[in-house]
Amino acid sequence: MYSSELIKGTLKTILLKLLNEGNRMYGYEITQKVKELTNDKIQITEGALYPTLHALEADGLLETETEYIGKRVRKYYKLSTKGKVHSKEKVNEFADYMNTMKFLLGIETGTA
Amino acid sequence: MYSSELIKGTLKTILLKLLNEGNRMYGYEITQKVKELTNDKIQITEGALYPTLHALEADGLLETETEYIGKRVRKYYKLSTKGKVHSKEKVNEFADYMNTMKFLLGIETGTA
DNA sequence: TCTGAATGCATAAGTATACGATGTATTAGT
DNA sequence: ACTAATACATCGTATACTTATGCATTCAGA
Repeated sequence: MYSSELIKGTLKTILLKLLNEGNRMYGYEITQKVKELTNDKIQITEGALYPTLHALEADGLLETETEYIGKRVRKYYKLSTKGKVHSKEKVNEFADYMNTMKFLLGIETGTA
Repeated sequence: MYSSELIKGTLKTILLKLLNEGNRMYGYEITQKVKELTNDKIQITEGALYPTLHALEADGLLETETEYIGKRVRKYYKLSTKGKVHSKEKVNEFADYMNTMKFLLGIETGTA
């Protein structure tokens, strides 16, 4: 687990990226996927996740589809057209930022 | 310039790293150095810098030396022994975090 | 059968961190 | 004489995340 400040500001980027490749996903699924992909190093809490998803939806970047699995609600999120564009921009910005920080901190990143 | 959320959480790491290699530095010098090293992409505002420097000092990670250039005050900051250890930890954590994010976002970083 | 864990949504209060504005003062350039 | 740069600092605001809490369903184990 990373110190919590580090993750700040990257949540939106992570969400937009996941939805960009994996098509539609629901909230709980996202938390599990990130946990799995990062070997528990990044754990998205629900208190951070849902408000952020709602904000992205309010910005017109995400669209939702609600389904019922038995009696349990499941709310799928997927990127809107606008969201797809924004997703790429965010990921590119982060890539740029990483290169800047790498230089600034004199870090050699793994080639993998 | 990056969207402001991105920088959040990295300021302490940047400060600790700069002081670790460049020995003692004063506040204004730090802002200029970061601006220069990042081609204006990261600009540390004074409203963020000084409270953070004070916080690091209060945590015993930094030590200060005040000097006068003419009548103008200049307050130098340098790492304490504790700060040197912490600096390495922070930079290593960030390097780890970058590799995680690189994988998560499917980013290829520049080799430079 | 019942209890706890996992699934699945959501909000609210509290905290941390940075931004923007503002303030004071000295020095260098025009 | 005025403006920009140097150099410190604080305060109010916004943002974003954490922790805590709440509700409801489903599943596995004792």
